[in-house]
Amino acid sequence: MEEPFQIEIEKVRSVTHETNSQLQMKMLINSFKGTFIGYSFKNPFLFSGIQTILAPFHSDSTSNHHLPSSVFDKITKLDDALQLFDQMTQRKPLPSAVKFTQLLQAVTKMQHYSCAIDLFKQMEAIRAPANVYTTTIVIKCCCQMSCTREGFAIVAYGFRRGIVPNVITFSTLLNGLILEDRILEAERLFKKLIKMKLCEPNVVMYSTMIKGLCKVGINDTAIALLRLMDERGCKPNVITHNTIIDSLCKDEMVDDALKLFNEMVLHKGILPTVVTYNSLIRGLCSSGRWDDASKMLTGMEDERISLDVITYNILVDALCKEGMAEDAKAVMNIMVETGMDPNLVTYNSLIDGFCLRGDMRKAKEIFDLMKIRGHVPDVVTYSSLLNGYCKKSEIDEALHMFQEVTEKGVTPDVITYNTILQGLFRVGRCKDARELFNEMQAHNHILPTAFTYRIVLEGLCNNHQLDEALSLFRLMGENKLELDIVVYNIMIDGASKCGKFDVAKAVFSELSSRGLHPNVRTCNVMIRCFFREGLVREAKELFQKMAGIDCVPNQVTYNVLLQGLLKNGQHGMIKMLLEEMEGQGFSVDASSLSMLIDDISTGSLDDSLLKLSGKLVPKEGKEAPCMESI
DNA sequence: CTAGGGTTAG
Repeated sequence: MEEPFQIEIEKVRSVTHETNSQLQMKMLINSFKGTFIGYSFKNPFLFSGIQTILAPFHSDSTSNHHLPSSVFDKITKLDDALQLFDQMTQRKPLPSAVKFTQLLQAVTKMQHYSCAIDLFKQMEAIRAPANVYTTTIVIKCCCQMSCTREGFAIVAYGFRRGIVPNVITFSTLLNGLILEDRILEAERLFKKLIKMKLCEPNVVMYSTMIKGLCKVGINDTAIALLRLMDERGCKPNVITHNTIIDSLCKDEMVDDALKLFNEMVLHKGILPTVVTYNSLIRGLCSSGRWDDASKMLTGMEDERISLDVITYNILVDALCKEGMAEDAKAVMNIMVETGMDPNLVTYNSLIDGFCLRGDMRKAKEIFDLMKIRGHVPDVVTYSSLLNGYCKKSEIDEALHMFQEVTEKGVTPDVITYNTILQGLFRVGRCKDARELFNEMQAHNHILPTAFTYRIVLEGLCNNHQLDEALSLFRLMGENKLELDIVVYNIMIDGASKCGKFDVAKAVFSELSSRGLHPNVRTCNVMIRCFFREGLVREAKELFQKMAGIDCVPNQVTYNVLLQGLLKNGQHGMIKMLLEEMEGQGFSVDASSLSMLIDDISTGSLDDSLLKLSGKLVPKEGKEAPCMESI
């Protein structure tokens, strides 16, 4: 893929810095005709009913005397804000644009975006004063609601009142496009603003554009823009660096992140913040570099930067993911001792950590603790617990939790349903699962995802309800639902498990007519099918064909082959196979190993294979994927 | 006097 943006950066380098405000205004208007087609003056979505308002807005300061800034700071409830707004609109003369702006800002801070937009509309209706600060807040509200389009409409509308957008307004819009993943349009806007000198980008605007580039994973271009802004005399600050450092960490390029970190601190003398450290610590932990993460914590101490809730949550989560939920709990206790309140995220991570370990008693303990400490569990909390109970087949506990979800007024989402469906099928309660599957759609209006269908199909097959599975499978096809290779793999495997080899073969041969290509899993499944039927020759043939059809055999393939050969009494080939696995660096999974040992102890296999088998047992901690994960 | 950008979870 070519990178047009990089080439454009070169062009941008040659643009001069001066701006001419009169020219700027003209070009701005021209630019709106060209750039923002669809945000036209005639048809702005939000303001379709509003007539031209060009009356000058005189603000009389006497009207502001009863509205000191502190009044707006004190607003904590939406109702208070609305009440104050009503009072303000009834004053004669009306309070200044500043006062209205302060009110809108208070409403926005409470995240009542649509309400702020509504208040602005009311302001327009009574011709209340507004300026670029006011419109910028309202534009931000539009952007936060993923309606950047309407944000542009407000810019266009503002023109009619002589409100000229500035670099802050444009940064807000740029951020809106990025929030909506419209990176190409964001790039276009950014370049246009520079080329047409509509505004001189400042550090916030550059940082916003850099965030956008990072978001789509083009970190090199983001770094190029970092260098460019520096060249153009706009000094990147700690936020600019944090944005890139965080992105590099998330893309598993922690060393590059550390390089940039050093450059920032040592070269540019920019002090890191707790956010910088949080990104790096998270990156280091998730790549298993605990020592380096610990060094970062020491670094924080040296810099006298104290850990915040997010730092602790990162540590708690990382420990949980490593299976060290007990240590994670210790970290939470340290939080409490140092006077920091663990939040919902802390408890959720910890509960999930214990659930992953299958320690439901501890998970429940934390669950109770969070409730005692006044935290309200959310859908994430319940999903972890449900998942934990389901994995242990403690379905009654799971159902009890599920009941609590609805009782507590928490809306179960599709993941919640997927989890409980999987649990019900696991214990063979197909009827309940089917009822729930219907209920989620009819009652809660939650559409099943591809994942849901996979769970249901697999569940039905595992419970020997192949006909039910097949009819759902056909129904999916008729309804143009995505029938991907994964679904086919499930059906082939399921049919074979139900003893219907002919059905499995038929579904397999359907693949090509659907334009689907078998993948490694398909081959693994088919090899297993052949072995189940005692078709050793066919199994071996498919194995040999795999690499040629772009399906390179993996560890699972070898384990399937191993078990298939053992079950079919083909002991002669085992030694060679094990040696090949050793050469490829593959491990034997638990069930393969136990079969090997059984056959060695009964004398079907030679003693010498015991040593070789032992070498193929995975090291402590990481288990080889077992057969179920085909 | 009033507006914009960066970090955590199934």
